[in-house]
Amino acid sequence: MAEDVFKALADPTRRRILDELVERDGQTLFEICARLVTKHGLGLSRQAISQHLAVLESAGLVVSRRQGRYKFHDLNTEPLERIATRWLRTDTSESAQ
Amino acid sequence: MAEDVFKALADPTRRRILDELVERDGQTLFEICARLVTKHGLGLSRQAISQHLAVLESAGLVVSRRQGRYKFHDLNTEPLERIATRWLRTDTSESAQ
DNA sequence: TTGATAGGTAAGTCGTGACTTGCCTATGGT
DNA sequence: ACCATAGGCAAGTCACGACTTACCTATCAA
Repeated sequence: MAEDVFKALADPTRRRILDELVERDGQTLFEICARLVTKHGLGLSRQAISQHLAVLESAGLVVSRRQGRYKFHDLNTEPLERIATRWLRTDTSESAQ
Repeated sequence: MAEDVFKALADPTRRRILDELVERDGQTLFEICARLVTKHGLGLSRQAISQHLAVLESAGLVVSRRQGRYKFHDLNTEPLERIATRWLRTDTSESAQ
């Protein structure tokens, strides 16, 4: 659902996760955890990140593929390309005022 | 602050308000209240809308100008033009900002 | 000045979302 | 087989955000 994208983007930790996936696609849960700790100083539990990934996935911003005991997460920017243009009046005027 | 834009967009009522301002700029608080009731069936108190407008304004999505006892609200799409392109890899695709 | 209109301030309720702790399942290496 | 790794499930805590009720301020018209 497109409306879930806004809710998914509302949390700063989830935005960091998207930042991580932009930088390197196909990371596992543990990789994302490690990167958030080392690069952003975020001391979150594995389950917290897992729940964030579930939110991102249900919003369509992340797609996951399972391989053995690994689950790789890939970014899907498709929903993003629609949300911000919702209020941009590209036909009539140039976003002025 | 740019990070507040995401939080401002997280609430569906605030998105409706932005929809209203896209359709007709420069509405007062009471006009927005009336429109949300009649067009969207949203039965919210005036204060609720007022608080939503305050959030939108602090996020830079709405600017207000006072004229006598009226306060007109205008949409400002400038913050929107940046947020969604954050995760769009502009090097591979064009995705104009 | 009085009263109606437009808006602001403040406190309080209530649900939801973020996070944790604890335990369980599954895959792979040795 | 074992055990460590990768991940899932569920309940519980806690804070914040959305909304309400109640009251106060300001502007304009008669």
